[in-house]
Amino acid sequence: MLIGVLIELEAEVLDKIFTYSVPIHLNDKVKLGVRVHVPFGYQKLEGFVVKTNVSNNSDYEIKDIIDVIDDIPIINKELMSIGKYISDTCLCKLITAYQAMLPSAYKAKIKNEFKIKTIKYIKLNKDIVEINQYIEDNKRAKKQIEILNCLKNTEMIEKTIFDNTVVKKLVDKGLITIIEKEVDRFKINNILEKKNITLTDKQQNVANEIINHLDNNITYLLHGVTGSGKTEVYIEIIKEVLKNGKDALMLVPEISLTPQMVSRFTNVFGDNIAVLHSGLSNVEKYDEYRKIINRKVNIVIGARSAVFAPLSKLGVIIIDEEHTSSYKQDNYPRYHAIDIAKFRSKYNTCPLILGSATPSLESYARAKKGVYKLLELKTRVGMSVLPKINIIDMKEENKQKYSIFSKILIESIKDRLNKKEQVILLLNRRGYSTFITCKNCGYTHKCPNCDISLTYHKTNDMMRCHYCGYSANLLKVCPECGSSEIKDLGYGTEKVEEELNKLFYARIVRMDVDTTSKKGSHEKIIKDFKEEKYDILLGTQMIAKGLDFPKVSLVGVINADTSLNIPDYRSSENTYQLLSQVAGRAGRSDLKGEVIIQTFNPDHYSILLTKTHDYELFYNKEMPIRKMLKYPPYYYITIVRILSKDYKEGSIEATKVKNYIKNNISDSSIVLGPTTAFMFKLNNIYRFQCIIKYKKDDKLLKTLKTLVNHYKLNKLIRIEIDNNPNKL
DNA sequence: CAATGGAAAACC
DNA sequence: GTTTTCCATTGC
Repeated sequence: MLIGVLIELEAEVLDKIFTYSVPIHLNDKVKLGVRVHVPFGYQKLEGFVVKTNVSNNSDYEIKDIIDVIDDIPIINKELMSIGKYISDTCLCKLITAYQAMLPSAYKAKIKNEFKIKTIKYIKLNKDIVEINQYIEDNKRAKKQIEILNCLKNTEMIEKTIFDNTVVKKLVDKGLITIIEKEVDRFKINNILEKKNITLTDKQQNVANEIINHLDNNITYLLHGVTGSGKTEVYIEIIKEVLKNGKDALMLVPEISLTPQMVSRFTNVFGDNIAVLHSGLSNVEKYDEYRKIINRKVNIVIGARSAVFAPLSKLGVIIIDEEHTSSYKQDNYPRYHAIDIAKFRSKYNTCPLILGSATPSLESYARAKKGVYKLLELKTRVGMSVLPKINIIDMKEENKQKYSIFSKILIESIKDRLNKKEQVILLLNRRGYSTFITCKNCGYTHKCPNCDISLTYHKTNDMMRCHYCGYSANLLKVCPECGSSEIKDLGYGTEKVEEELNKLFYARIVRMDVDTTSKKGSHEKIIKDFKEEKYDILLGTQMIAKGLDFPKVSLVGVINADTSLNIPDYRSSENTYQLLSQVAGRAGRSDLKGEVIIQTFNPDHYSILLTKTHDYELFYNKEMPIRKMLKYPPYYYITIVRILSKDYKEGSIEATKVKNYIKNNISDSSIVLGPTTAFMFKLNNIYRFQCIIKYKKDDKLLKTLKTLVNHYKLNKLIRIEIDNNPNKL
């Protein structure tokens, strides 16, 4: 038999299917989607079988495959078509798409060292009579008798707790046998008490609406205010899906993939769950993924890449906090999990549920147009009400005396500390100070690779680049003018933590990328805060979503302007979403919640409108602006980036690219640029970009394909396509 | 006219 | 990705 194999190498010229023959003894093992070893030139490579029974119409010599790696296909039929879809829409190589869909253990690569972890147990091999006889006959063998007596009472015992030589002797005599059992490396630790949940009428109505149409590929937008109990609705629907003998896929944003959500699920579904997210090590992911392939579980909870989980009878897909930008992959291939979910929803004819308190404008607009079905939960569950929001004008506040904290925030924190209630503080900026500048000449210390100002981190007394990781010593003298009057401006979580410690006698924990890089540290902080080992949780946006701490009655936003000042059409939306989300952490139980937002733009609608907790008001305010400026949801956006190490070359080619696109797309589409990208120089590569705005353009994809093909072999220029970018 | 080296092509 | 092939340049 001849088969088509997709080879693991990344080179552009290898983006095609190679034909191999299968020796007779491997015939039974070769299936679509398994990995095989093949000779390629002078090397041995791994590849995926993507075609079987290929006909021979070539003039080259066809080689035999060396062997077959997997028993069960790694890429099933559905994943195969998803891969094609990604490669077509994101304009990447097919092999790149497949590799991006799989966990490290199942990628095709030369070094694969993933093994199943087992524990060895011993158990009796003879009946009790014979064992007793042996004990009678060998009274002097005390150690052996001890083991046998232990085993008389139980089924099996872990082998390692006994002396190996004694065990071996018993095995040799045929009295006991060794059994190997597979174990999971990843253990869900349940941090929640088991509670029986009953849905409110409103929740039940929403759930029923979906449950009644489980064999349709409808996309729902579940718009529910924070604390309205969306998770319970999800659980109710999944219960029903499982009853029908189908599987459920649940996506959560990376940051809120806290033990909390998983715990809530395990309380209902036990260990019928596989968990996939970046917090797991590669071997842990391997174990979890194998549970899915081997059909040991029916539910998968995970972050973005879990959207590819090969559940065989998909019955529902849920994407929680659907507006979260992390659902879009920010490196190649730049797929969006929602697009993949839609594809799978169609493929499996099952519903897709997008849930959020603050939907993306795109999703909400689609819901309004009837493309999605809109479902709403407008009130919180139980006794809790939405928190009161105070907006503090820091311009006024700073007229008297400069301080990071407003008077009212300080007083409120003191008040909660006295009442033994908890406080969450948000500052969307890590590090100590934002940048360092020379008072004399205005020089700022920037990253030599990325042209972005370095952030001072006091913990290790270094200046760090948040994009490439470059670090440098803190400047003592200005390299431009020699002045030693160097000032640090702006503040990040580190500095705020320091200030908090000066102001309050409280137990404070900081949560940002710097304190959560170690495995499990993220979970530990959340667990400890929940158990009230701390009074104040200070963090970046990773604390804003999904967390549920009943004792938190005050949420403070230290500087609401950080996300507003980013030059992007979505900055208002992002600000509104972030503020609403973090505000939603307050007063989730019977404690009344209060939110204090400090800002220099107290009149900006994205801040002002959070007060009402009415998303619709924000939507109505923002939409006309988007319409006027021809931004999504009125227009789609695709960015074409032109990357080059050489500034001049990049700039010349960028203009050529722009003209080519302009001449080859529909007249109603708009091409802007070329301009320099948001981060103009990143890792020593200059970045130019053209922005394409379009409503519907049949020529666009083909034009972009030709463009990408044209530069494929160009070593100086790289082209990057980003559909519906997160950032402009 | 061989030796060298770097880019381009082939790899099933 | 690695290896081979190709071709222009250089040295004698």
